[in-house]
Amino acid sequence: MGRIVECEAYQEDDPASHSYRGLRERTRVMFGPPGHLYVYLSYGMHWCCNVVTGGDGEGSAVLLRAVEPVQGTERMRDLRGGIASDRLVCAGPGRLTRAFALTKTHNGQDLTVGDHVWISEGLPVPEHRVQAGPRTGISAARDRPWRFTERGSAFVSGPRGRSANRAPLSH
DNA sequence: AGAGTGATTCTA
DNA sequence: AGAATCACTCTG
Repeated sequence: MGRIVECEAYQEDDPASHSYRGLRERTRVMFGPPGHLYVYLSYGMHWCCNVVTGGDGEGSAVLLRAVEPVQGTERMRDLRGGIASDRLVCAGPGRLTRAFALTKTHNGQDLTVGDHVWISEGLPVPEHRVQAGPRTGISAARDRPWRFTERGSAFVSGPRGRSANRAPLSH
């Protein structure tokens, strides 16, 4: 179990989105009802998972990019090849799927029924703790600031928790 | 900085 | 068909 500390938004009218070119076999789940997991293979090696957000027929989703481990950290470290650092266990979309043992078999999973994998409501995150910025690893639509991180979190992706994420102390 | 890896999509 | 493109990670 962990807290989601980094994510990115993708929608249909978005050149960077898998849904941009319409419904395909791969993006079938993304165009389905919200609250389901859309899992795809990245660079032939890494699984990445998204939460489908738009209504049925709408191709939008949120890519889960980093999680702060809360429970089962030991098990996650094992799944990550015995990595020592807690900070890096789930700091990246490919890393977090590996730590949670998520693969293509979880594609289409309903996250709202609490079966095997789910997302529950956490403590509220005040607006000033949410940092918006450009999305990572895309070439199109770089101007859309749709990457969201918890400001100051050490568990987000990027070198050393990403320098741009260091916390300002007030407002 | 480069390699690794394979599905998807583009180009002809 | 062949080529290019990737919502990435690890190593050196």
